[in-house]
Amino acid sequence: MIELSEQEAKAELAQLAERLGAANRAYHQEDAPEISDALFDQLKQRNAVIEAQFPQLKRADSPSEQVGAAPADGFAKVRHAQAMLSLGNAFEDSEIDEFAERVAKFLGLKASALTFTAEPKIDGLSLSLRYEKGQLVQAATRGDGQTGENVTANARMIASIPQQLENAPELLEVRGEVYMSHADFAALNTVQAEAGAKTFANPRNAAAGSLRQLDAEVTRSRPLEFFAYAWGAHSEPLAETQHQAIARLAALGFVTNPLTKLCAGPAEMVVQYRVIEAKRATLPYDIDGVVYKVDALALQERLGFRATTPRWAIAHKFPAELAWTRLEAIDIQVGRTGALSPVARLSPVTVGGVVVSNATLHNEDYILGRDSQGEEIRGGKDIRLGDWVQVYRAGDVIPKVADVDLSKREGTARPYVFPQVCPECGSLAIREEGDAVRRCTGGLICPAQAVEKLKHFVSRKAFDIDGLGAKQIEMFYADETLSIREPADIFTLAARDSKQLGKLKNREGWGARSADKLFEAIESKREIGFARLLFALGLRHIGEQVAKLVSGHYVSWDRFISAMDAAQGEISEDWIELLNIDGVGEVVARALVTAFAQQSERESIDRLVAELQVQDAEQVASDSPVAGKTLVFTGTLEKMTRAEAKARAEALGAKVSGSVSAKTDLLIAGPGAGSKAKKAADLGIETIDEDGWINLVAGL
DNA sequence: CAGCCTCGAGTTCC
DNA sequence: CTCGAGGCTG
Repeated sequence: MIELSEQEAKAELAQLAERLGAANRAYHQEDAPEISDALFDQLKQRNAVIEAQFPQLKRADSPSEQVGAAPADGFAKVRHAQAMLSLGNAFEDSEIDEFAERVAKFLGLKASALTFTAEPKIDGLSLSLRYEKGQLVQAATRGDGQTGENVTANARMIASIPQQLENAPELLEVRGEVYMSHADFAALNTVQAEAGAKTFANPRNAAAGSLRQLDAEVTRSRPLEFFAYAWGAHSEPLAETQHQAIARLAALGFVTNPLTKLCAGPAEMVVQYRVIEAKRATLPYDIDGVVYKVDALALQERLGFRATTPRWAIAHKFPAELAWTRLEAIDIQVGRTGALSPVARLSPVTVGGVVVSNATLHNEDYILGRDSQGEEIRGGKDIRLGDWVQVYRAGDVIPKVADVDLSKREGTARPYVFPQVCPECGSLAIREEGDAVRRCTGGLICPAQAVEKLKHFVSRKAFDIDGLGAKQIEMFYADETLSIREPADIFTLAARDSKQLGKLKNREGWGARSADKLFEAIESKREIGFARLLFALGLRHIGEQVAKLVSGHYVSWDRFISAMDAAQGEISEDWIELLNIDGVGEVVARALVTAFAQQSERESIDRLVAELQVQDAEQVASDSPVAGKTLVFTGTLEKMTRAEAKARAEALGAKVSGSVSAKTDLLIAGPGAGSKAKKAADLGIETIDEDGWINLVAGL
């Protein structure tokens, strides 16, 4: 092989990334394949050779990273060392008082003892920057909070992101917001328009589009900026308070927001909210609210996190932008559980910088003003075709109909009649007692339900089959000769294809490589975890979490099935194991048992499982001495509140109960403990005091 | 039995 | 992202 200079290698890698990426997209997006399989492999091989020789030149969108990655989805995935969470929201001033109260109560402090920072909430996209020994080594987008996209090469193009830090900790993840100023956004759109390229709807989309460029050179040409406001993993404490930590980030060379202010309590926080709100129109960038954080980092640590949000911070959002428009039509969509959801078709209107023509109307009661008995419905708006309706984008994303202007109604408008039969299959659609949604009773007879269920089956958190997305599912469902009507059909697809004449590879938009790729992707998912399988089935009430809970309890699929078979009919002894799972109640248990007892559903599941190798679920990990244990706190706790002790214990995987029973593993008794301590002693349950507890969990 | 928290399900636009 | 409902706690 001819030796390459670094310069040449870099250029060739860029070229390879582009060619391979284009070829990849061509296969997946139904264009004709651009290059032969042999050439594709050759190019990939060449890429690998150069990367091996110049590892430092490996690109963010390296084709070698894209094995099995979603098509056109050029960035490698990165798991965050510390999750990037979202924030709880507040809209009213009163909710800020409640937030401060909640925090104080959790900590067992007086609200007056707390201070908070207030800072504008920048409307951009969050980014996590990892520095090792002061060098920027990785940049990742938020993604779903657990896993983001590796955009390191792109982040290096942003001037306000330092490539290296002086006097930095060994390890430091800096988090903040990438955004584009109004002026730069306008200028970029002018350039885009002149070049005949697409323009961006708003600065946030422009910033997101500019950062997520496979060719980092494009990012370089885009005027992106970065505000640092938080941190993830770090090898040493940054400071003692939030505001000092922000100052430290500034000292390290990051740009921090000048409107960040320390506040003594809710009253001052709301004042700062008004100050920032008043400045909003003159700020050079978009903001959508104000973020408050408990200032003392030690308290932040004690407060910890709920499922998806920290307890020590909240976002005070500005009121959503509203717009009035005409309701042209109401369409009914049928979901995978048969839910009939009304969708408003609107005369297009701009809301918050985006043109909206569809919006959710929530449910039947929301549209109607009176029920069949003529009784007024609480929360019902009596929305009719042709009405003027008010639209907003909830969380600045999902368009919703908020209100109706009755004064503008034409006299001829009749009340909307919500369909009583499924518009897709004609089956009766009924509302269960106390339920807000009307559901199609057609089950899998209903094509809409069947298709939606299949889409769920192949979705990312379920089987996650590359090249078999929503569009493909619809195509295969309608296909006469090579159809997918139920999950099992996916796994017999390749065998059926090889036996017939009109093979997939000969169809328009498909080639030998794309067909083989699909079959390979399917093949690679025959081995599947118990939890994923259970979730993928799309049974009502059985989401990701419940599937994990149930699979973690039964461990093996076979054992689970035996339990379901044993628990037929009405609730009995045979249900107890299921009902004893923490988080499974009657509704969830019934949903499981009936689904597996229902003959056609069961046969369909059995046909599927026959095609698979179901892996046992992992037993709940126990890397702390209290994981999986049941604890009881009693007596007075002097160094923390009950809520705090409980949250801490649960974060370590323990279950906290209110009363002592044979199931209790450990009692933590403070002064004044009475009957519970006695009962624990009688039962021979281990008992420790508050200091013992603190020692036990210290450093975990 | 009420109130809280979490989970499930549905939704739009790029 | 939000609403509604399920499950658990007090």
